Amino acid sequence: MSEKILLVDGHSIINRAFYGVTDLTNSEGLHTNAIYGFLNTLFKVLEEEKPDYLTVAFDVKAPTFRHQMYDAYKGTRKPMPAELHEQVPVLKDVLHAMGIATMEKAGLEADDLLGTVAKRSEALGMEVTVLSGDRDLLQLATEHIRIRLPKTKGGVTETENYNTQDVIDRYQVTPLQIIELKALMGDSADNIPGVPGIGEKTATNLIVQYGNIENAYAHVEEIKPNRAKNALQEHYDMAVMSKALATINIDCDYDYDWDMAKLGNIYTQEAYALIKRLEFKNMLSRFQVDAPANDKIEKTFRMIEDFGEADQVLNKAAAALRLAFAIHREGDEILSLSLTLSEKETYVIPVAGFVTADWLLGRLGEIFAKVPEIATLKLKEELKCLAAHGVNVDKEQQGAFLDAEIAAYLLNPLKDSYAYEELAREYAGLTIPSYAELFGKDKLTKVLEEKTGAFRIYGGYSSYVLYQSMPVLLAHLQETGMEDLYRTMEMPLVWTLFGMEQEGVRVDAQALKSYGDELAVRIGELETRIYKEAGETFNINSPKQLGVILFDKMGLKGGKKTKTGYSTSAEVLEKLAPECPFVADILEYRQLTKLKSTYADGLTAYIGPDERIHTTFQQTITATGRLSSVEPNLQNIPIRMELGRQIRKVFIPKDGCVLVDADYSQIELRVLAHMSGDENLIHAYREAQDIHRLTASQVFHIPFDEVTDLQRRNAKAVNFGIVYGISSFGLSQDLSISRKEAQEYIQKYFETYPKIKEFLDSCVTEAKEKGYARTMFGRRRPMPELKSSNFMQRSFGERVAMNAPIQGTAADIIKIAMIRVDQRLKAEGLKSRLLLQVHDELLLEASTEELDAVEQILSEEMEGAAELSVPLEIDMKQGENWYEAH
DNA sequence: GTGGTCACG
DNA sequence: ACGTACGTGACCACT
Repeated sequence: MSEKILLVDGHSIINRAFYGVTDLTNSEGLHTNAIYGFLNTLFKVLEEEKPDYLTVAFDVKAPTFRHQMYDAYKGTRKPMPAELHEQVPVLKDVLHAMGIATMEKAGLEADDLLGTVAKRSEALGMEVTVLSGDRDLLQLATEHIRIRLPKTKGGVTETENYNTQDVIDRYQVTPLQIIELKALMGDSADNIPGVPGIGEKTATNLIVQYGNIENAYAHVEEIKPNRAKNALQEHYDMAVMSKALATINIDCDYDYDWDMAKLGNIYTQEAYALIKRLEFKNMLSRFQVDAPANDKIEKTFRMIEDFGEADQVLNKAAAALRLAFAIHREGDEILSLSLTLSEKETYVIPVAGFVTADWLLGRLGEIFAKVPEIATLKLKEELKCLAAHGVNVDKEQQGAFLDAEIAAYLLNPLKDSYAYEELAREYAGLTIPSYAELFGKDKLTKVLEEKTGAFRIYGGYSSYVLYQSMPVLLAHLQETGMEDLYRTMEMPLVWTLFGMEQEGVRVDAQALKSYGDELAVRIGELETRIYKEAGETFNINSPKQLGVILFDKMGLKGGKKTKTGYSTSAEVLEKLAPECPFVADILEYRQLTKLKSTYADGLTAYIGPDERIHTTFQQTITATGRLSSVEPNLQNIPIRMELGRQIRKVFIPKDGCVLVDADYSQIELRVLAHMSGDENLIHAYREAQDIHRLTASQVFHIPFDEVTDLQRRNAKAVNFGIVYGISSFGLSQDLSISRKEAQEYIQKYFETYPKIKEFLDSCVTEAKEKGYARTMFGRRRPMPELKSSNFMQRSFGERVAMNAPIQGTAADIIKIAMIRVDQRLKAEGLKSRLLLQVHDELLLEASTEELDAVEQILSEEMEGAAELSVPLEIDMKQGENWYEAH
């Protein structure tokens, strides 16, 4: 049987994939959709064809001869979007990693290379397949050259396949006559102008009848539809030029080497690593893992099998200069502990017959006091686990701990996972098996019992990777100027947050229940009214069903807004409510069910036996450096509406205590005043109490006392807008004014505070130049968006570049305050404790007799957290519940 | 799992 | 002409 060669039109397939696959990005911010689509198509065709040779052809950037002809005629070609452009070199890397040959040559188009190699291969007696998205290539089809054109059909990629006869069946013309057809019809995708006024039908008729353009022109007088006749007469030169453009050069000057194209095993380790980095999880299954390098490492992992051995290892650990550990658990059950003491010493100690969890963790706790550097992942979680087994770490020892997750977060806060597989790849140069690859969906408990070997590898890596990557992480932090941020802000904060989470906040379950019951009554009434008014029962919570009732059945005009149908957002409904009590009922229903499900019922589920709710603060989530709060989220407890605000009455202090709440006054604007160095705004903050009124007075040139409420409100909105990275559209939406007016406000604002404009501009410039935005304390926020060719994405990037330094610096400041408040409370031997942080606000539980001391600490440490050119001020209150205290 | 909606700073 | 304010998390419906 003759040999098979597959030739791929790289340029056209990746283009097609780019526009056909929904936008994907990996956690590094690299766009990956085109690569994904390309590889999927390639894999599918490879499986069907099983070729002996494979080459992918690309265009080079330099303009080719054929396109120069066209460019001369009609300006330049439109460039590739940046999101696609950045994917091409990565795709080539992947192909090369798979041992797949690529070809490209300056001055030659991919088409020409494909045509040339296809014809030469055919001459050698091979069966040739050309994979392309471009119908222009149909001209190459013969008995032995098959053109495959992929098309998406209901989400599945199919291909249309063409040999000579298939072309004739489909187009009524021979493959070579496809050139004539294209030259007449034109092809905008391929930049072939064609003859204006001639489409597919006319072109086909002409070529079927006359065979080619020249012959048709020779008989131009007899051409039937006058339109076609005139078009051809008038634009004959265009047709000839188009023909030259459409003709693929099948005799290029190119040295093609079939040996280089010979296809071997494409599922290589290198390709695996790349695919993993691209995060094409479902493609990984094609690759057989197990790098030889990993074997060597894994052989050093030792599963401990008896008490004596365990004891010995723990003694040795106590003498280490640095170590890494990981506790493996499922729910509350401790399964094992792994320890890495040196590159060659990794031990997995299972909680089996010979040791108990308490003993094991107790011994671990003793080791902490002796080792100067201890690497962990998710330190706060490990501390909770240790604490649950009675192990607490002394204050003096806290400085020894390093958390690899937090280090990796500082280096790139945009990732959504800092799991040890990621750290291994990124910072230890290792590709290691993921949990799913080792165990599938099995529970860890089951694995420990049934697949000890696999568990040893999993467990071993969990500390080995930390041991190996921690020095690399620290080096990167130093290089990027963030080591100080890491060691003096983020790591100490771990301990403060740990304390806050352990403390929890007391909630009056009884009061929360009655609150929920009252809501339920009112919700029931509204439900009845709504069904009655609608004339039917339906799910009010379903935006889809509600949209049908409101806009179809009742004929209200709201207009479409979302992809899936009508928008029923509060914004839309509020416009209709004054006219229509029914809509007002819906809005009230929404509000009440939100309160009941998320807060009344939602929070109840988290009240522990200690009557308290223990949230988890996440330190590695936000792009800007803020914290987030989950399970439950205690950073979004209602306050703006009175009814919702009432919920705060259920947050109460324990007996003998009060709640103290302190929040920064306009911290972000103050940060902006400082960072921009705008004398006018700095002066304003040093003098004035009411910054919005003052802004209004200065921007609108009105005496301070004559500023109207409306003017103050507008000024306030502008101040907010500035912090968000202002746009006239955003401001106009917020104030319900025209864009033009909004633009005027902004302009006047910048005239009044010129340094602010300079500062914001410099934020964008710096971010563009360096690729990241930076806070006062050196925290970075990478900005891949700024490279986008898409206007919307780039504008977004510019706003983010302005916002991130401000929001991030404010986040840094309150983190410093938290650490200092926490440390002072403890240093001064007070019982009072920090409970919650809500971005610019701290909530404490203060022992009644310590109240004065606590308030003093809060003022000093919050206001003194950073030395700015404007004062940092706080508002502070105490109360019997959170409602009173805030 | 995704999108719509809405709670907060 | 493009179509947006910045940063989060929870709940619900629906695929």
